[in-house]
Amino acid sequence: MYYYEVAPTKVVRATQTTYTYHSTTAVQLGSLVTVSMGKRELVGIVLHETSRPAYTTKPLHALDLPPLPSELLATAQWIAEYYATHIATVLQTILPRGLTTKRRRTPVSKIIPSRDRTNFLLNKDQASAVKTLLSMSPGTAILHGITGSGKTAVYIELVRDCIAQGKSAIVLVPEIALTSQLVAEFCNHFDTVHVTHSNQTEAARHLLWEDILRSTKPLVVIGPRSALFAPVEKLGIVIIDEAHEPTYRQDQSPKYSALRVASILALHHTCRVVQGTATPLVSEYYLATSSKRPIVSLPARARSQTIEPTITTVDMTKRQHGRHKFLSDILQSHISTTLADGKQVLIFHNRRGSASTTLCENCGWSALCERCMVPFTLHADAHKLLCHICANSMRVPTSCPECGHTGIIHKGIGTKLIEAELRKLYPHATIARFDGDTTKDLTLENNYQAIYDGEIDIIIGTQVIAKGLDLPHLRTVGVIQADAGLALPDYTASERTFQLLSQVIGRVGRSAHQTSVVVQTYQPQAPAITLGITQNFMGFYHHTLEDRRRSLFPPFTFLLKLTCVYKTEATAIANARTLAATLRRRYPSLTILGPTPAFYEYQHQTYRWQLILKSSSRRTLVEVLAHVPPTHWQVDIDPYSLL
DNA sequence: AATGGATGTCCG
DNA sequence: GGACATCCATTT
Repeated sequence: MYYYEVAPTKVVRATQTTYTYHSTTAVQLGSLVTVSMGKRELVGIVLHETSRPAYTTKPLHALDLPPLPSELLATAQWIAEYYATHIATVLQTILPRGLTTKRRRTPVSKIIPSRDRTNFLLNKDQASAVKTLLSMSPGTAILHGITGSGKTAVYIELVRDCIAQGKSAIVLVPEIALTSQLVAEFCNHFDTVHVTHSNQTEAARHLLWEDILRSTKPLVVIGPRSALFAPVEKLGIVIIDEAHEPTYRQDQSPKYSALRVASILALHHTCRVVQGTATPLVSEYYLATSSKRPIVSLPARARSQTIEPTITTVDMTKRQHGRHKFLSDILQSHISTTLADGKQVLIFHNRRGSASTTLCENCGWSALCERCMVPFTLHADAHKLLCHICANSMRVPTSCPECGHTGIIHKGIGTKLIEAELRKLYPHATIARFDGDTTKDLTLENNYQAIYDGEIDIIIGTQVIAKGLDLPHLRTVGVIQADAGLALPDYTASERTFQLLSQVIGRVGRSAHQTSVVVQTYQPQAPAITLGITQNFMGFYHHTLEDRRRSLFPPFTFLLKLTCVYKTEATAIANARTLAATLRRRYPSLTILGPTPAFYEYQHQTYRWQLILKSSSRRTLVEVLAHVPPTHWQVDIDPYSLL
């Protein structure tokens, strides 16, 4: 008789992770099994062999699948420990759901949009980047390539080498929907490309996972952060495209950073990780520098005859930008010229952080969502005010509910308002807007071809449009309010602003056409803006590093965010204070900030107060977690954002 | 007596 | 985390 420690995929006891089962035949470690737990049947993973315990055991039943790669299993155990999460929660994210259900195999017809770029030659920079990356020892490297420097070509060469050695490659992308170009190029070069994405059905996901697990050939797996957990047998490289994107951090349990996990997975597989980005994360860059990891740059645009865009900064505070409240004369003239030439305009607005309040000119009453205590956002086309936290809505008041005055003004700008104004100014232009509010058939991916072909004259959008789009007809980029995100009370606000600005500027200057960027801002002197406009990453890096050193934020400290959630504000405060006092007594050397109200102080009918802990020892922060009550508290170690 | 909500216990 | 028992209060 054989005895095994099995980790179920459901949390059975908070304090215990494995249970002993027996089998009459030997089972490989990492095998997926079903076991009976009380009255339930659970899926589990065989972790170790063990000796016969004192109590009687139940039998395990192995599923008809190859065992999980040991490197993946080791990574799962590392996540559980590093992020102080139950292993069952980790297994739930790395395994497909419904493992025991039989799936019907529906034939999928792969339609891949073809781009006329089947053959390319690497330029000097690209070739030397490939050479450096191929000669480096296993571990993580940063590929710092400015937008349009041809990082994809470098990725393809690296993957080609990896496949030639009989190993698989995992390519992480921030959002699969926006990377059809990257997927298409990989499909052109490799015949074993598997793509995972979030709107796959549970069955499709399961089948794909099983195909990968059973495959003995080297594969290319492309997908979002969860693609890291593709059960490939031999892993040769992990490529993380646009590695600065916040989507590489999962904000639900298990909270993890795909960048960290990738380096651990690579450590177990003794392979390389390449983080490709134009704007590396300050913390990652610092880490690479201090641990002497390679940083490879692609300093020039890949296509030879490109013209740099002309960039104009418009100071919106000086009242010299013209009569319109958010479309300056300069931007309007650029739009007119571009439209007259039959070319495209892209208008970017970072809505997050740009306070949009509806208020009374007379008494100062403002429209707040009573459930969430945040200002409503104006949706002028639907004559509604919408709360962006709880989706609560109300009609736009024509007069002030408090004093009856009719002077209701709408401060702050939404993309819908921008769209309405542009339609008024340019009635003959085809305008399309893409943001979080757009419905399924209006998403970027479904309209990509029309945008690419230049059928749309003016594209308006939020963050989504700043990312890797390659638009040949684009001539003018307008940024409505570049400083919009700077007001957020977060240590990464400036970094995000810098990244967005660099990226949106990178949409133009990709060809031999004259292009222009108009950046409107109320803070033309802010470093994130001036350095973003000049795409001066090194300048921004050194500036930010000094800021972080002075104010003690990552990479100079570890952070732990503890959020106390209660139905009433008084209990939330009281409990937050109690824990703060306990921790201050127990850990006098820790920096404990707060309690303070969380950024979203009132959300889902609960009050939130938070504590921020700083320590140079991450282990101390993990130890602290043991003192946090299991209920009413949300924990986030290494939070990327303090919001 | 029946229903339902809250709380406690156990799980290999 | 969830299946189930047990306790206790309220309804009919």
